[in-house]
Amino acid sequence: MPSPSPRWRRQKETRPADIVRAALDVFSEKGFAGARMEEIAARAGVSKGAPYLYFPTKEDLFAAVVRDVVQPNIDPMLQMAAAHNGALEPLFRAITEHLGHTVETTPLGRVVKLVISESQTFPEIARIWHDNVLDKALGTVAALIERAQQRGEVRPGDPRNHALTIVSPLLVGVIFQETFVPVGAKPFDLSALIKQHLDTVLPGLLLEKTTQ
Amino acid sequence: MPSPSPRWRRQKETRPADIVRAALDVFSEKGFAGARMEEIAARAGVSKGAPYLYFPTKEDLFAAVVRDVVQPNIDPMLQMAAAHNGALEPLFRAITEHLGHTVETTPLGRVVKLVISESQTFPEIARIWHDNVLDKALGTVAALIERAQQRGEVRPGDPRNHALTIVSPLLVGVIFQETFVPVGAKPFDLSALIKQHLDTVLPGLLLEKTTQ
Amino acid sequence: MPSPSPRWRRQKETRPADIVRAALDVFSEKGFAGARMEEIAARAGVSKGAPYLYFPTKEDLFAAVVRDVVQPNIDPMLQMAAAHNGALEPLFRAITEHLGHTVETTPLGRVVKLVISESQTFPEIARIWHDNVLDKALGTVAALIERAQQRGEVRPGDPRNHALTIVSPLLVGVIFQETFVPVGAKPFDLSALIKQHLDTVLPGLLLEKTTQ
Amino acid sequence: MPSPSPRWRRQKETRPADIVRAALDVFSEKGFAGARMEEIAARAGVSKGAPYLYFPTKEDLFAAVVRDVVQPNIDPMLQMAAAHNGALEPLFRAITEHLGHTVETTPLGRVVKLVISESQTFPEIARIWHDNVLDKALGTVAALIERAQQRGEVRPGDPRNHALTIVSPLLVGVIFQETFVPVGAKPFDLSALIKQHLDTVLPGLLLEKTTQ
DNA sequence: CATGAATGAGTCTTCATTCAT
DNA sequence: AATGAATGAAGACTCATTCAT
Repeated sequence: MPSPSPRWRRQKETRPADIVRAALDVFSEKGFAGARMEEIAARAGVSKGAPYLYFPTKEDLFAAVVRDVVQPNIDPMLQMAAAHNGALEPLFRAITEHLGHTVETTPLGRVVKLVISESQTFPEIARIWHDNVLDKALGTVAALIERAQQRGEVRPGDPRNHALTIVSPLLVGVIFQETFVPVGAKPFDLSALIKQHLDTVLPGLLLEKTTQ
Repeated sequence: MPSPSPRWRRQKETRPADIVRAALDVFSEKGFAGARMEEIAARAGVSKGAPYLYFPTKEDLFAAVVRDVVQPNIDPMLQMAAAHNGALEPLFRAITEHLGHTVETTPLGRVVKLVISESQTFPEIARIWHDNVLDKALGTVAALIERAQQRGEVRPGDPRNHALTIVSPLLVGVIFQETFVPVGAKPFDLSALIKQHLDTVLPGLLLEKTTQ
Repeated sequence: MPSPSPRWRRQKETRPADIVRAALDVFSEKGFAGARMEEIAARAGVSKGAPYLYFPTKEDLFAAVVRDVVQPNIDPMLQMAAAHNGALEPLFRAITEHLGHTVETTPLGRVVKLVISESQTFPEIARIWHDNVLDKALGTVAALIERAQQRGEVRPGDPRNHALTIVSPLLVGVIFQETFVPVGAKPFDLSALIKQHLDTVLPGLLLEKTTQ
Repeated sequence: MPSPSPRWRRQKETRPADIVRAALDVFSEKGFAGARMEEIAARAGVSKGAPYLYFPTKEDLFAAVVRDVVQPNIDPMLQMAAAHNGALEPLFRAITEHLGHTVETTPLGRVVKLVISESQTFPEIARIWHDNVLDKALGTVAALIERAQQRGEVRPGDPRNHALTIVSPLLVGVIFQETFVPVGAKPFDLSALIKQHLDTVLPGLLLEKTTQ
């Protein structure tokens, strides 16, 4: 018999990722408790035991699903924002538009929904998301705002609250999308929502000459 | 096979409410799948079988939990809003403040979280919430905005998007509260958040003499 | 308040019988395990607890159902047969026809079916039926046959076997009726079956001049 | 939550048969409702969950028990009978003797009893038995008799009734065996019963030179 | 006496996880 | 390494029976 073909080797190497992808699908559709490991395995095209070669427990697999979506999608944005120095308006527009785009083209939205849904069952995951995503994001934006306030470019007021003022409609849109659109709700056009929201809100948030 | 030591008082009147209350607690803490009927019964101070005297299945009990919080908390607000005719600003402030207060003094927030969390598992409940709560609420606010737009009192733009601009921070605050505060997040002061948000946003949303 | 009306007193006095009747119906339809005490009570038009005023347990009620049909239907027949002295043929015809008639006009057939069905679960009832009904009946007929054999009126052979030769089609007809007719089987005409069977069998069983 | 001490050998081939065998035993002893899946599993030497690998529900397992005994035991006999062309007497003797032997050496008798016992609970099984076993068997024998009647070899009369005349004692014997012998009844010698019965009955049933 | 709310033991069934092959 | 048969803990739900009213 010949040695394993490259094709087969390739499959072997992508297995964990295949499993994570399948797991995201099933977790999204059924929730953590409703997802059956056997179905995840089947959707990934592997045997029932295979997931356990890479993930000790169902919880670990869930954690991997949640973790794997953060690094590539969230971290770059945070770094971009943290490094920002110029005017706020274009940054806010860039960030929210990028976020909206990411939500529409990656599983980020489904994972956000998953994290919210299963936070009771997995406080650890809620904590990780809070520490690595939300708190960081809120903190970054709040810090930007605070600096701008000191420069007199942003309205006074709690910077964290201001941060929510900016990003909340996007978050609500995402949650609405994932929660109610599947049962027949009329979807929001996220891009249009973001644009209209910022057009409405930024004039009241940014003071005078701030609008570059 | 009979039981050896039953001891109970007849309480047909209050039992169902007791059970629903206990169920809300346990569902909130553990999620639907993680909640054990026996624990719900125990917390309600009744026997394992008692909940089944009033609710045929765990799902029905869950539905009752979700339903029981809507009628008294949501419907009055919607009616108030629908009947409104005068200036928008005081109405928006009244509604959001009332909502914020309701969230802080009733289980509404936990139920919202529950509905979002379990929407995959119970599309029926998601649908009911959408039809009876969200769509109605969004529709009511959007209708108010539309009328005001025709009177030239509100900025042009999609009324549903404007509605999200107004209420999103409150929703996000609630979800944040229920999802991340239990794992250590710094809570938002909902009242302050709402006030600051409206102070920031309303000037850009409302035209003419309404502004400020 | 007046004293209980006669009508109400009458009801009270027939209650146990009402309950037994309802129990027979439900046991017949659902089997012992499938019969719910609450349904029996409901069909008898009494409260859920009422049957327990007359029958300590479900088993006791079942025993009462089975017992109550024997006395009036079986015993007289056995006594008649035991007291018989004349020619066998008319007796056999009389007994089987009477049995057939009883099966068609009383719950006897359903009880027979019930006893057979639940004999595993209630060996005690199987024993009672065996001792008080079957063994007595078989013994009585076998004794008649044996005496007739000694007079040279009946073919040689084991009298118990001869007894089965005579009554089996009736029993099989009853069981068939209760078991398979409800699922669509073509019913037997028990009277015709009995007559044809005896016409066929008796000439071979009874010797020469026996045929009165 | 995992199991701490599993210890098993792979036996996919024989497992289902083992389980069906154990199930037949337990169903026979306790009836359908009284049989516990765990006991069936234990008797088959497998874990509590193993039966569900092969049979989705207790009912399906019951159906398998009933089904598995028909094919090998009943169908060959029916085909033999249907193909028959010669004299009736040897065929009837062969069939009944073969049936008697089958009942004594296979679980057929217990299954017949089971089908009768549980027919209320499982009308579907009663129907299957009726359609595939009883109606076929009765039909086959009745058809044989009818043809013989046209040749003047069998007494006039409804052929189905005649069929009962022939096989009833065997059926009653089987039911008696399964129902009352366990509680102390004196068993019948089925072979002797059949022989004596046919010796008594056939002369009256068959005409012409067949008669003794 | 009669009622029916309440009890709780008992059982089917699911599914994450293990490990012989 | 990979497979999938096997395990067994866990939980929803039923219903005979009790007894406060």
